[in-house]
Formats: sequence, structure tokens, C-alpha cells
Amino acid sequence: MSQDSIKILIADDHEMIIEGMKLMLNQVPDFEVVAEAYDGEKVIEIVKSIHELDLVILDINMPKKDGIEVAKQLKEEFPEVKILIVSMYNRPEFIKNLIAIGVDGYVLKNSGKKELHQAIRSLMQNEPFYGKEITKTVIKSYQKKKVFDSPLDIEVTEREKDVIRLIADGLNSAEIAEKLFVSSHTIDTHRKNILSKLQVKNSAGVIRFGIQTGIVKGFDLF
Amino acid sequence: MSQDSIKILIADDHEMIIEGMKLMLNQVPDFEVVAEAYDGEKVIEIVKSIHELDLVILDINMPKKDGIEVAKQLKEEFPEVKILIVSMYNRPEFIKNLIAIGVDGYVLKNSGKKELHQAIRSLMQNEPFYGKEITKTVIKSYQKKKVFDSPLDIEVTEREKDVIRLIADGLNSAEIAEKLFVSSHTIDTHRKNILSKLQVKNSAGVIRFGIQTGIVKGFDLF
DNA sequence: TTGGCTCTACCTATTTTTAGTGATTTTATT
DNA sequence: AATAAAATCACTAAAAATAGGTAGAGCCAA
Repeated sequence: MSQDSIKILIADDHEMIIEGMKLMLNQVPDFEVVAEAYDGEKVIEIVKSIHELDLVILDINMPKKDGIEVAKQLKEEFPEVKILIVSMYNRPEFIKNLIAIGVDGYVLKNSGKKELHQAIRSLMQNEPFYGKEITKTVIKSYQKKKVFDSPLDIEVTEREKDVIRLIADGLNSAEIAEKLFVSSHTIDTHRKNILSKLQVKNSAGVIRFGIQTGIVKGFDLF
Repeated sequence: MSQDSIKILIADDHEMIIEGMKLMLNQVPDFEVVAEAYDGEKVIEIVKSIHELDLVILDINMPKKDGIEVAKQLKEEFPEVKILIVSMYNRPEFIKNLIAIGVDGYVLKNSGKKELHQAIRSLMQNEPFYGKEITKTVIKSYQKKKVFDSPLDIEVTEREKDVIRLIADGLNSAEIAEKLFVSSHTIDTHRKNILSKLQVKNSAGVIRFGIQTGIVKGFDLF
């Protein structure tokens, strides 16, 4: 990359965050923040214009184009530019998607200076870097979630759980019936009971409940 | 848990490994190796007979019943007994399977004394522990997958994202229309276009897509 | 300025879901 | 063996979602 200093673009829609990060980075002699962006489109624009850029620090939540889309586009057009996601989101879907896209690092916004510096050092040596919490989250996403008797201690029977899972899979009553070897009338009844138990009015509510309680798993790409 | 010392069963088909591990563990005053097993069935047998057992150290490769099977059975019948996998295998399939089964920790056989002790301490405090190499392997397994086509590059307009989010919130077309200040016919059209773009047949598919891409956020309560 | 895309809106028709009510069989528990 | 809970099946009717088509207004880029 560029001779000695590491040239960095910071993208975040909160100016305060950018300022804070700049403060952290400028303490290191060979880190050089050369540009800032407040929305996704601006990021693309800047990267296109500056050619000696080494690293882009990306937030996920940004106007116009979110960090996921920006990351994807950058990795396609400028694969040599390192991407470090700095986000407040510690959700496996985001993390897995972004890793799949090929971002080089992911740390949380509450990371300290030390972790941020460490991340940048790693990335510039072609070593991916994922913060402690991030790896923990990914690992945890494999563990079976304990199904607490959620807020209102709603009790859902095993059969109803089956139906909930299949609803979340996008099957209609006839398909679910076929899969469970029962009449579709039965599934209709289960659905009715489920809706009434969970006090929701459609399958969207059922799916939300399913995900929140861990009944429905594997809603992520892998 | 048993009063002060941590009672451990070591299972491995190589006596040398068991001896080595015993040596490592016995240096710590409150670690107590109370049993050994050379095959999977023996492990189950011992756990059934000893009731004050705190931790089982499991190898994957074992005669009669491999570590994965043993872990599964133990977690079903004795969920309170911690399981630490100590294996030479650093392959994502094994790791993911075992995490899914619910093992509490996973370290490699070439781990030092320090990591082994750390792992046991974590587990006994109900904190899962996965060795550095293990987490690295899991993370890396995502990078190999290219999902550049599929979900991520389907182009959904901003308006469509709005509709997707509201569908995920459980609103019906009339409610969405009201919220967005347009006719419900318009929402019907959006829904139609969304279903056709995403190639799904109902709102369950839409919600799944929304979550996978990050369009839909805040689906978890805790 | 033409073409393409988005957002908007309406129409018809069919399929699916939701809602209410009732009932029988299976399974688990005491 | 009796009781309770869960799972099963059925019928009707209304509400909602899905599937197909058409089409105008606004915007942007080639």
C-alpha cells in the first residue's frame, strides 16, 4: 500500500462518532484519517476519487446506502481496500452477512482504543480481525437458545412448535399438513390456537414470537 | 455443584493423553480427576454411576461411541454436567455440530496448560469457552462461502424496504397503507412486486429475507 | 427525447388465512 | 380407571393475501 502512513476513511452518520474515532486514531503516528463520509453513497464516491486509500471504517446504519451494501460494492470494485465494520449491532445476521461479503474486520462501537488499533494493525497485515464480543456472538448463535417461558409465560405445545417452525419456513396449511401427515383442518386449528395463545393476528407475529423465543432457528444464511 | 473441588472425568482412547492431562490438572488444588474412560460407552456408564461429577473432558475419536454421540446423550440426560471437548480436530463441521449439541467448551489438543485451566474455570462459572483457534476456524468458515449472488444482490427499492419492515411488524395492507399515506391498492402492488423480486410466495419468505439482509431489525427482545 | 425505473392506483379472480363452533381420539398424569 | 390436556378432524363464513393485468406521473440518464 502507500509508503508509510495508513490512509483511512471514516464513514458514520453521527459526526460525534467520527470525531471520537479521529481522536483515537490520530494518536498513532502512522494512522492518517484522510476522509470522512456521512452516508453510504458518499463513501463510494470518495473511494473512487482517492486512490491511495488503505482502509475504510464503516458503520452499518447510514443514510442512502447502508454499510452492508457499501461493503459489498467496495469489495467488488476495490477488493484491495480493507474494510473494518464498527457497529453497535451485535447480531449474528449482520455479522455473518458481512463476513460472507468479505469485510476484513468487525468490532463493536463500545470497543476501546486498544481493540480498534489492534484491528487496524491486523487488517493491514492481511489478518482478519473480529472483536471478542463478535466471535462470541457468532459462536453463541449455534447454541440452542434456551426457551424461557417468555414474558407472559406462554405455553406452546411441541406440536404447535412444529407448526410455528413450518409457518416460518413459508409453508401454507396444506403443505404443513402434508409434512406432518395430518389433515389440513388440523393445521388450521393449530394455527388458530397459536394465534390466540400468542395474541397476535397473523403469521408475521407468529414468526416474530418464534424467533424471539428460539423456537425458530436458522433464519440466517448458513 | 459439589462443595469445593471440581470433579472431572477424562475420556480419551489414548492412555498417554489421559496421563498427560491428569498431570496438567492435578497441579491445580481444586481440580480432581475422579474417573477415566477409554471409550464412549464407558463414559455414559461412569456418568450414570457417579453423581457428583462436574465436568467431562471428551475426545471426539473414541471406540464404541464417538465424542459427538456421547456429548449428545449426556446433554440430554445430564445437562448439568459440563462438557469440554479436547480434540485434535479443528474442522468447522465438528465444531459447529458440537456447539449445536450444547457442549460448553472446545479446545485443541495442542492447547497449553493455561488454556485448559482457563477453559475449565470458565465452564464452571457457566461461561462457555472456545479456544482461540476454534473461534478462528468458525469465523473463517464463513469467509469461504460466497453469497455474492443470492439474497444480498437482489435490489429492493427504499419504498419496498418500508413495506417489508411493516409486513414484518405484522401489519396488514390496509394498516401499512394508512401508515405510509397511500392507497391500500398501492401496498398490494408493492407486496406483489416484492414477492416476485424475492421469489418467495408469502410474507414468511419476505420476513426471512428482511432479517437476513438486515432490512428488518429489532426482532430480538432480549 | 426516448427509454427505463419507481411509485402510485385500480380491477378481477383465486387462494389462503383467520374466526367461530363443535366434536372425537390420543396421550399423559394422578 | 378417571381426568385433564393435547392433538385431531370438520363445517361455515369473512377477511386477507396472492396472482394477473393495466396505466399514469415523475425522475433520471443515455
